[in-house]
Amino acid sequence: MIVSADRPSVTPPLPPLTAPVEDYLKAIYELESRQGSATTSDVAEALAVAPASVTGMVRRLAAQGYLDHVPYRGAQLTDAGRRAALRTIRRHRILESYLSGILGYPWDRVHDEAEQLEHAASDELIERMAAALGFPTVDPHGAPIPTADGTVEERAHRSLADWPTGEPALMARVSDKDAALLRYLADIGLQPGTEVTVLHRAPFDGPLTLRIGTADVMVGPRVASQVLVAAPTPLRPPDAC
Amino acid sequence: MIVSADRPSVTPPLPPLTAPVEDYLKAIYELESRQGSATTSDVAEALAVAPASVTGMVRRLAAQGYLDHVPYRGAQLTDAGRRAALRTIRRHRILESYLSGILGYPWDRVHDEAEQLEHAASDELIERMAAALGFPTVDPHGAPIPTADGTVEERAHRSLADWPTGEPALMARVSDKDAALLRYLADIGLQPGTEVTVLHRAPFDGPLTLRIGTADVMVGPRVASQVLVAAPTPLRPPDAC
DNA sequence: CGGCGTGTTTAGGCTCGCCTAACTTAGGGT
DNA sequence: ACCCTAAGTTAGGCGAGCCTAAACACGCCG
Repeated sequence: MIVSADRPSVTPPLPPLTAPVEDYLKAIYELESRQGSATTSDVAEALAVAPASVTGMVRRLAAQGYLDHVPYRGAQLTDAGRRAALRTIRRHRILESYLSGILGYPWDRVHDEAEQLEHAASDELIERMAAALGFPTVDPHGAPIPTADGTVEERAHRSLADWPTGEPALMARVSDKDAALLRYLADIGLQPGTEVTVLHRAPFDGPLTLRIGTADVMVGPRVASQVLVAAPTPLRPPDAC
Repeated sequence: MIVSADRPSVTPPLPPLTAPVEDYLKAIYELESRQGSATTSDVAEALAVAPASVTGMVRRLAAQGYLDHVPYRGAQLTDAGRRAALRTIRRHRILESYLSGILGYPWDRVHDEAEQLEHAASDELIERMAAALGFPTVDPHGAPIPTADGTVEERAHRSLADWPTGEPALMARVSDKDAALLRYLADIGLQPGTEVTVLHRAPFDGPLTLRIGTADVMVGPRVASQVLVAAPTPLRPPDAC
């Protein structure tokens, strides 16, 4: 009798995402926004997984509507995929902010912890943490925190390596993934919000001399290229009020 | 040549426990300490899993030295198993305390959240939370928090259902698993540390009249049997100092 | 002492994520 | 225009955890 009372094509209850799936979507999102597209091997490298595994997962995610996949031609997140990715990124960054701001974690150790917790924490927990922090808009590394409804304001920062000599800048952002670099930056007193000036640039891609506060320090070009900066006190454009 | 350079019998690197394994050990520990032993079907029910699955997992855990298993006769935790279980229980109870004490969770919702987080949180996170709480010894439901080196002080409390009429008692503990009961207890103002007196006990297993603070409330015998109490102000025995 | 029911275990199978090895495809170089 | 390589995909397999169905052991009761 009852033949097709409810067929599965109208999005069945939609199971909660597993941790690996969240990781794939997050990685693909980040690769897409960093380099426009995400290749199978990029994703494989980012997740420390064999390329064949990525192919398999991408097929699944495409079947579930999280991305569009043309074999041999790459994949692109759909709206649903992007929303899912941003949700995970929001959780990650709020967790990082909480660990650093409330629990006193050093900023080089928040990433790994958040990576685990982002898959386990409930929405309620995340929102309580956000509230305890006063709803921050950037995480401890300067990365913007997506809103709960899935939007991010990505600012286009310039690398300290390109910033003109002599002009003061505000340290704005650095990747959260390289713990050793973060320890080094903490050591020389460079964190988001710190004012920094390039005093001198040695030729042939040599070290830069920076003024941070009252101290002068020399850093290699690899470090400088990782540090993103902005113009100081970007005074609010006088529009509202 | 190199024949048995390192054989696997001397505890190989010992992989970190998976979430299901932690759940099994915790459940077995709790059943053992509540009723002396844990049967296959008890565990199956506690974990909402088929009995056959328990048999399989128990075999694995026995092979890894976490418990001794005599087929058809039941299983018993080894020292290693007990230590692992207590580690998970410690994490669970610290998480519950933190969620309730610092993040303002109502006590009926901390259990589920802690259940997820206990498998994801690092030791460092747990210890930072414990420190933020001032190293509590009991969780919000009155359950003792095992120490990091794997010992618990289980106090033998009496049920409020058995407590003599007219003698004041201190509410000491209640299970964290029944959210509806917890909401009800919060509602009538009964939480660990609250003073409570049984004013009257209706015959034939009828409701009890309690005095809590200045209010009198009637509770069913099922509720009373779940609430564990202790003698008030158990003044420290005058030994040290 | 034998049968029987409850509870446990075995047998066989499934999904999810991952792997390696073998293949196909796209697209640049000659 | 063709070939060759690098990248991507398919094929086949594995372990962890779970399931159902069928076989089996224990111990109680007649």
